[in-house]
Amino acid sequence: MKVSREQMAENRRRILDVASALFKEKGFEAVSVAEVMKAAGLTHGGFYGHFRSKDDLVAQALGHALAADSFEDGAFSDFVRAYLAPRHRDNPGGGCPTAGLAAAIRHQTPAAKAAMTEGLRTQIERIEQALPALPVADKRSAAIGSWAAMVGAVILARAVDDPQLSDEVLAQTRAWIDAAVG
Amino acid sequence: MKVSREQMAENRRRILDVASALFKEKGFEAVSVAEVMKAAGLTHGGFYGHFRSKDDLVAQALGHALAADSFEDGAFSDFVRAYLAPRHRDNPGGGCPTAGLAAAIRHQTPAAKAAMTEGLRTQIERIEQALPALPVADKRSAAIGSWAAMVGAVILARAVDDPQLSDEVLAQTRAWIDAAVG
DNA sequence: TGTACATCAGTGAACGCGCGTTCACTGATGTAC
DNA sequence: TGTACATCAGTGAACGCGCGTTCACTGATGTAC
Repeated sequence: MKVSREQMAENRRRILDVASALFKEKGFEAVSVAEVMKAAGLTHGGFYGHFRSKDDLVAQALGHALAADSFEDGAFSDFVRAYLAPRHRDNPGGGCPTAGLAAAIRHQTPAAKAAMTEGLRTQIERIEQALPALPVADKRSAAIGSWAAMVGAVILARAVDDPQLSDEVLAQTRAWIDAAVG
Repeated sequence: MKVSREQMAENRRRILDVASALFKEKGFEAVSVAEVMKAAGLTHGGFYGHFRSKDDLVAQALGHALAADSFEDGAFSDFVRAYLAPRHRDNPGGGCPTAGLAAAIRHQTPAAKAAMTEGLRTQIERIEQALPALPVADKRSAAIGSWAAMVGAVILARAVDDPQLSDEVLAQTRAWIDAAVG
């Protein structure tokens, strides 16, 4: 049955929310359209009233997740601590979309790649601004290098079945970034 | 028809070789058993004479790729240069299995995770040994931190559709590592 | 060394299943009067 | 403001397809004598 315009807009928002979390949690291919719609409290047939295809959902959910992934303006070292924490590693669905999905973007549509590109650009700028006073040239290098290390560390920490090694990857990467950025 | 024992062993090796490259190139889920067997010059029915399941192939191909991924003993800075080169970014199938597959391991079997864990441990040790004289405590941190940055940078560089930004991610991560490791 | 035959690696048709997608239908919405 | 009706968001059965896996069969291998 038809629903109100506001209800429809809210449904769409909820689809994007649950899709983002499910994609981050299980990967793009392991999540079915029916699963997303069920998690949003709807049936699968209505999906195509909101999106042109699953690929369309993937691209929009990625943009949605990257836009929502705000980096609250605090000290850079606090951000690094929270990002490289076991709590973040153990909660991919609620965590950083870059750590959860960047590697899978390679196999997605151009629209998804464009969303990721935009998200990366924004994130690098945010880190540059959050960095303590550094020479301008070093700032860009520090922002990109430390972001690559954070993303890589969380991906590696999640790929490993030994909790001790996993914890060490997070802790040592944090030590390495702290030493470099001061 | 039956083939000789050596032929069978060679077939198995070829399956693992082509599977590793295809998985790194396209991802575990996007490569079918039939595609692997065809690339190895065989038909799909024979697959189950070599492996118990596709998951079994995934785990064994990952171990095969990580074992083959030797880090020829040279200067660490040469390794970083080659790893963070556009040539490596643009050739996932022939490149580092960690950069290509680490993020996907999260969704694989325990056997695959075990192979990745072993591969990561080995790689960290290799880098520790290749690092210029550093205090022992700093060595481990530098090995883990720089490896996380290298893996993260290649993943990000491959996820982005702007060649200029992609090149910059590689170059600035290299500059950042060189500055830290000296 | 030569022969007969059991073994078994590889073949290719067939299976069952889950997926993305379509579509005829339902009934609440929201507009025209 | 109240009523009649066209619109259209959501439903759920059905589709076609590709996949992982199975299996009866083939014919070269390699062993027993």
